[in-house]
Parts: sequence; C-alpha cells; structure tokens
Amino acid sequence: MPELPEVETVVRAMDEALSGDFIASAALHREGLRTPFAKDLVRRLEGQRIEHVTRRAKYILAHLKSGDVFVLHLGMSGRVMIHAKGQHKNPEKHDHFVMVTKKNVQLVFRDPRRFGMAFVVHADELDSHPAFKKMGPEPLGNEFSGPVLADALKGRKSNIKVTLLDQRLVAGVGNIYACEALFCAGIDPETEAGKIKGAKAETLAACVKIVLKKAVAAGGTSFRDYRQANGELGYFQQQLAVYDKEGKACPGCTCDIAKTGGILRITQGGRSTFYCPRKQR
DNA sequence: AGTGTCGCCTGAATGC
DNA sequence: TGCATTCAGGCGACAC
Repeated sequence: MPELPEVETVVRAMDEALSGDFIASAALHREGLRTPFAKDLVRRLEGQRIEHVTRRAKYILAHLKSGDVFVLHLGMSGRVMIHAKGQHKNPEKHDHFVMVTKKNVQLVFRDPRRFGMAFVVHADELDSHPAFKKMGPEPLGNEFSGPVLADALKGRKSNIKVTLLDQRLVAGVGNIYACEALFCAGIDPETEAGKIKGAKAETLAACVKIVLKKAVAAGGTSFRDYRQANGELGYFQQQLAVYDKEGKACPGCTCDIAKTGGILRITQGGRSTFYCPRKQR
C-alpha cells in the first residue's frame, strides 16, 4: 500500500532514471483507471523533455518542458517499474501505461486494482487542481509542526486515527504510518482528535516525521503489492511496531502476552487499526 | 463544514 | 481440489 515513503522511493528512482530525457512514446492500454484518461494525455507527453520528478503527498509529479506536469498516483496496488535500455519487458495484464524515452528507458505502470490515477495538468494550475487544492502541508517539511497540527485538530470530534488519514490536515499519511505514529507518540487511537494539543501535539507531529523518515530510509514498506521501481522490496516492514501485528508483542514489551493479548486490532472508519492498549492511552 | 458510509477493484487468504 | 466468500484500503461521491 503505497503511502508517502513508498511514493518517495519511487520518485527518487524516477528522477534518477528519467530527468533530462525525452518521452519518445507513451501508450495507454485501457480507457482509464479510477477515471477515464483524458483524450489529450498521450499527445501532451510525447516529445516532452522530463525536467525532474518530485512528490506531493502520495502523488508523483513529472515536470515537463512544456510546463505541463504528468501526475501519477499509485492508489492501492500501483507500481512503477523502470527498465534500462535492452531490458524492456512486454506489457502484462495489468500494465496500463507504458512509456519509452529517447535514451531507451522503459517505464511501466502496473495497477491490478486500478485505484491509481494518471493525468496531466499545467504547473500553473497544479495548486488549484481538485487533487491538491485542499491538501494539507507536507509532513516532512517545516510547515508541519506541533502547533500546526494542534490547530488543525482543534474542534475535531472524530478519533485521532481516522483524523490523521484526512489529507487536508496533513498530506501523505496512510493507514500503516498513522498506526505507527500513534504508537510512537503513545496515543490511544480512539482519543478525540480535538483533545490533542500542546506537548501531545508536539510529540505526535514529531512522531509522524520520525516514522516517515525511517520508512523513506528503508525504501518503504513492502506489504503486499509494493515494490521499489527496480523491483526490490522495501524493508521497513521489518521495523513496524504494531501494524499487522495483532496478538504479538510490541517493541520493548514487558507484559504477559498470554494474559493481555498483546497488540490489539480494532476497526475505525472501516479500516484496521493496530495498537498497544498499555502503551497507548 | 464536519462526519460517516459506501463503492470502486482484483488477488490473496480463508472457509466449506 | 475447487468454488465461494472475505479482506485489504486511498480516495471521491454522497447524505445528513
């Protein structure tokens, strides 16, 4: 499940492999993903020089010479594969978008569940585009801090776990890292969001940053579908404290698992939350 | 505006 | 073994 660290890993690989190169050909293998592809998508890509590749939240942004930005979102199961000259792969069943550069680098976008997105928007209209218009600050930037988080949480009645997933509040945090950040901060995921302020908000903001930075350094978390662009697994799953660890001991656990049941799994907003009821209160 | 629920989608895991 | 069901969740649409 690609969240910010997984997307960041892919973006770095794409920037390295594609910047300065030209899109020689681009091909769509179906009508659309979540939504139909724009009719002029291929036309606005072909022949363009890729200036650089960056990230905003969970979106991949390939900046083109024309001023257009090619936007990719990996959704749930999306994967970007980059193949060097001479190592191109034939498209498989779920390879919906394929492009080849002038230097013969092939990029394949695979997304079995098709929750992903691919569209082009001009750089001038990026911030006003519906995908980005109401988006909150980048969690790893200076614009995200304890006070900023506390202000965003103010008056919110819903629980902190579900609230952390709201992209208008802070951009790029998904289910895995919301669970991990709350464990790091020692906060019960059921806590009313609006009650987190002051030192607690400082701790939580810091934990969001710490968890995401560690995951980026590890190349992301390979849970089911995710791979790095070169096909390698991310390996942050080895460092996960609570996510998908129902019934197991959390890091530094001193309690008797047979009695306490270890890490608990609950459902919040239709999604799994994993936490330690003893360390998170 | 905040909040909660649903649907999209397929492969892996599970159940009988 | 094989078929059916359940589950995973980012995000937009929708209702209240």
